[in-house]
Amino acid sequence: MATKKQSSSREEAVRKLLLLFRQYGYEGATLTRISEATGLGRASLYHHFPKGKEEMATAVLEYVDRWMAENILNPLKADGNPGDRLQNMVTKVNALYESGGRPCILAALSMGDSHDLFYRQIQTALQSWIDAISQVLIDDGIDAANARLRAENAILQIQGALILSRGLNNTAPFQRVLQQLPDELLQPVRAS
Amino acid sequence: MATKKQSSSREEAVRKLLLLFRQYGYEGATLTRISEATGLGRASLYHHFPKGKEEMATAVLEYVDRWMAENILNPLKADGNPGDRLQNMVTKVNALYESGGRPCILAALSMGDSHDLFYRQIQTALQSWIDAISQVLIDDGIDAANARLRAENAILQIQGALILSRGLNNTAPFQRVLQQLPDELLQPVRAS
DNA sequence: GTCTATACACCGATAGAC
DNA sequence: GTCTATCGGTGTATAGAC
Repeated sequence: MATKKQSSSREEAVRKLLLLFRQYGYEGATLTRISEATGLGRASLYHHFPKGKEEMATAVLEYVDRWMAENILNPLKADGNPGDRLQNMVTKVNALYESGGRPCILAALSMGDSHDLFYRQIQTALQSWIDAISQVLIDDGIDAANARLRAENAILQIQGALILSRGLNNTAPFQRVLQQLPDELLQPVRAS
Repeated sequence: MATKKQSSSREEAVRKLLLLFRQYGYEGATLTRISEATGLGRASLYHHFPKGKEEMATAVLEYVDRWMAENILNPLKADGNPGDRLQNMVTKVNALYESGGRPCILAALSMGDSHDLFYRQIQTALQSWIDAISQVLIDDGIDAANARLRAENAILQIQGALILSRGLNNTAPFQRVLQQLPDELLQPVRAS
């Protein structure tokens, strides 16, 4: 094989880095916290991520990208009726955000200075997600323009529900949004 | 009068602090940046805000609280038909977030360690806003339970639209959400 | 691959002159 | 009320032994 198996401690570290970055943001996830959370000393961290914190965050975004593709985007593109595909997405989204109790990494890294560093990856991830949902709606017979608007609404409601649930210290809004999402996305286009 | 007129430089500083905190978050708004943005030296900042950064952020939240009450909450509670009142809110919200180009201070301070510091004020502000919208809908004949759910949806869509617009680097989603908001809030309750 | 030690910049905050 | 100077602490990152 061209690439040998990566040491598992890096994958493991990336998963813990994801938790830190989305909870504390880029600047708030200090090396001290990272070291404590991963159990790796500073030297070990720089061994796995020679370019330092920026490389850690990049690795997290790549990991999330793979996770999203495997668990959300590909299932969304798979066969099956649109309702089931959307319901599957809802289940995965619920797991990703731990029922509304954890922030979104994309939103977290959109803040402050990290916005400039990761803005491209964030934009691409959001766009891919919108496109995937949009295609499901098109498959259900909704015209492309409306499909895209509804897909944007879905992402936007998920993100907003995370903010509101965090602000109110109550995950009910997030749960409710997820529960309503499939029906709302697939409801007949009303005449204007 | 019991209280003399506050020096205007503090008010002025608070307005600039609002911009900094919502752009960079609490930890990202460093004293160096604050000093540059306000034109005040460190000593002057600590003269106006003896308890330092935390007091600066508290002052910002109090300022936002007053601004919200005057520009959004009170008009929402005023006389007039519900549609007009909501339309007025939309206009003010559009100004507050500069057409979708600026983050929400409540969302910004909900991240990282500042969440613990300001969580109460954030929760109260969100709750007041939800209650005010909810009351407008009740005045329009919508039952209390549905009114509250719709009010939460409104806030959540605004917050999510800000996130999405920032992530996509395109304020169209925010504009669209605001434009649709009054009609969506006031539409007849559909039979289940 | 992990350790200890450390370099250097910046953080929030304070002291004292004016 | 603003200035300069500085404190102790912590930030990211690196060097070199093992």
